[in-house]
Amino acid sequence: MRIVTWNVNSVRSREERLLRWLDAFSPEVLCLQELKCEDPEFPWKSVEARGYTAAVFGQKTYNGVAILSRLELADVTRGLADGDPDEQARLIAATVAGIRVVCVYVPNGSEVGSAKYAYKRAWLKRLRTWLDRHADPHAPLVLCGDLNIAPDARDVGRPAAWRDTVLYSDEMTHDLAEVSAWGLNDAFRRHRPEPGIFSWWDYRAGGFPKNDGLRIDHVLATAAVRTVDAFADRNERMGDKPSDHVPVGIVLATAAN
DNA sequence: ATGGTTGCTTAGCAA
Repeated sequence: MRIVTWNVNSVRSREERLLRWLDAFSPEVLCLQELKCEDPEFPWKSVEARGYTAAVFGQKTYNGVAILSRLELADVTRGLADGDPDEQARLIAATVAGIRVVCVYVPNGSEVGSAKYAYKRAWLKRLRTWLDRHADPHAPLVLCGDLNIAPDARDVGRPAAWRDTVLYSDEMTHDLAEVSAWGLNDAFRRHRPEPGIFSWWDYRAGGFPKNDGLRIDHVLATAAVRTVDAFADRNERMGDKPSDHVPVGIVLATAAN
């Protein structure tokens, strides 16, 4: 069984590539971020035609997350639901084959010191609180998505150039560690310890041709989740109209279907 | 190189 995360950067402009990717890989679970549309505009029919059920938390213009699965989705919850009036659609959770799957789109943060950066840091704290309140670290849980943080130098093609940005800094590594301390391991790193595996390359300034990439999309899991492999599909960054992110996933010891 | 590109929405914002 495979659980994959992919920031598609608009599910409508990426529909063709999304469907092609589903046809080629057909993972049991695919978590999407940056849908950039409301629920009615989600490509329900074409996804369902490929045997997937979708749980969608859409939003106009920005954000929007979804969980697609070939297996049954149960107990779907949307948002941090912590009483904060903030309504950004950045978290959706569902239970698949006994595993709680949490799909998140962590705020980018814009610039260090900006209001958006403060929002990012606060959102990560709220995520930890959500885990404390709504999930069990001793049960099988996978938290994946665009975390917008590269935890260490192995995750950055040009560490000196990215050091102390909103994506790569001691502060961000610390904030992510505070979330993980709830009971999450970097399931991807367990199988792929080598440096230079990236999940995102900026559209600007030839990021991909220069391989100026970062690993900011992650699959984290509790100890109860048994994994046997992990991958990042770098090929998905090539060709016509790619997202700036590629799919990143884990393979579970649990058999599929 | 404080640039560069893409998407949503239509000139400016977010990434």
